[in-house]
Amino acid sequence: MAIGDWTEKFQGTKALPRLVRDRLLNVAQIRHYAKGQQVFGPENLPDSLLFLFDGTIRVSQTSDNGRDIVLYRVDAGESCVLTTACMLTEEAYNAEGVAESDITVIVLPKLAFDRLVAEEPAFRSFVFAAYSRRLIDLLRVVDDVAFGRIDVRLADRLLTLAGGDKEIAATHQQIASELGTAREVISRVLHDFQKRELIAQSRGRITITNKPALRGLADSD
Amino acid sequence: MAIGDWTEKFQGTKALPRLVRDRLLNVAQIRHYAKGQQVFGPENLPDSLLFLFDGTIRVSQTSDNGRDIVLYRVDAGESCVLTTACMLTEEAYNAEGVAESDITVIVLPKLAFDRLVAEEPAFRSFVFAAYSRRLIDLLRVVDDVAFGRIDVRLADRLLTLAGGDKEIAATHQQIASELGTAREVISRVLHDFQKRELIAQSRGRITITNKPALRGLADSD
DNA sequence: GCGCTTAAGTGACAATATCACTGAACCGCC
DNA sequence: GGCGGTTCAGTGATATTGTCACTTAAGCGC
Repeated sequence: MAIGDWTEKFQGTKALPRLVRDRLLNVAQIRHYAKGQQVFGPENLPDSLLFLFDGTIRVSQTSDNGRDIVLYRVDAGESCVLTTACMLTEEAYNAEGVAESDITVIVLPKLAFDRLVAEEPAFRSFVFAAYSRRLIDLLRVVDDVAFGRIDVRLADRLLTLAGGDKEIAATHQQIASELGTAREVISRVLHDFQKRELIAQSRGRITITNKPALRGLADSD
Repeated sequence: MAIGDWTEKFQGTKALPRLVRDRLLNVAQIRHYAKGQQVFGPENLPDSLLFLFDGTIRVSQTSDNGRDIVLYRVDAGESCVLTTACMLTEEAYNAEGVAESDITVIVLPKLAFDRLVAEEPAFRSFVFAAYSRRLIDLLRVVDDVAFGRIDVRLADRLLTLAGGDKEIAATHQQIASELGTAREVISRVLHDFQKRELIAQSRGRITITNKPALRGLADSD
């Protein structure tokens, strides 16, 4: 993908102005990851900062007994501030980022990052906004996990995963890992959804048959 | 409290150098809150940045049905970055900060904040470290709530609340609000702890009688 | 000592998690 | 096509946690 295309990617409300983008390009490298590859993790601490150019990264946390929960996703045009946090604190944590599709990232060495932050107000704002966004994302996760009902959370997640479509290609285990619960729980709730004719199921595939009702359930709490 | 004392407060690994502190003092105001007062919240969005000089702030989140959970505490010498996040994003969230003791805060207007961040590398590092620290704190909360057992979390929290002491002055409801659960749950688990002779209870007061065993339980997961 | 208020205890039940399985669908191979 | 292995999904039993509707007890002011 051509470097000139970056312009489009970082457009929008939280975008970087052209000048800053151009400076970024001068000092940054491009790196590719294949779908499923780990971008960072407890055993794989980054020494640079990542900006996602193309694709999405799924950031999740794994518990001691092997269960997962998705914290948030990094989309094209966003930065992955957890890598920054990782560099600044010595504390251990067990979050990891996995490429959810083939991705292209801009790798910015720490020194270059420091200089850009110091010299470019727009870049600084971008970074602060990214941090803030993730903090808010995590507040939402805490709220969901601590206080949310699993059927509501599942309905919400199904709609998100489906996007504009009606079909979702995912196993029960994968969805359980999204929500930080066990497969059996997801199986039972999906079975219930099926009985209520909100969805249809086949192996590894879920079809939303009554999107308005599902949305009503997702918004009901 | 004299301004000269700030020097001590902001010492330590994450401290601000004297020069930066002095600049901070030139543009900042001092404000006091009494114990129990709300420092910020959904209805009380700050237009400035807060640095805590003295006391502690408890930052918690409230669910739609009234249950609370403590996200983290801001101690003297730290900054409250959630207020920053609040200013930078329009998204609504339901976190609030309450003075846990009488507190003294340094209030830094946004413009002054921007200038300090731009001009003082040490201040910039301080702010980034604060953000990172909170992100890590929230990861821990997510992990606890999603995967932790309530007895383990309670044991851990009792030890934290006790500090070096053996006595805790707190109602079951207050502890439940720390952990994001219901009072009845805390009552039952504490009753169990009592039967196992880890603690003794009276109204509004818990005494740790077997700290090593309690710590063993807290670390057991 | 008498009410009032708040803290804590309790039983019944609902929701979610865990464990140990069974059955069903897909895949590659002969 | 049929067979065997692998992954995915279903299910019952049981444990943990959350919810509801109370009761009981402790402190406090008068």
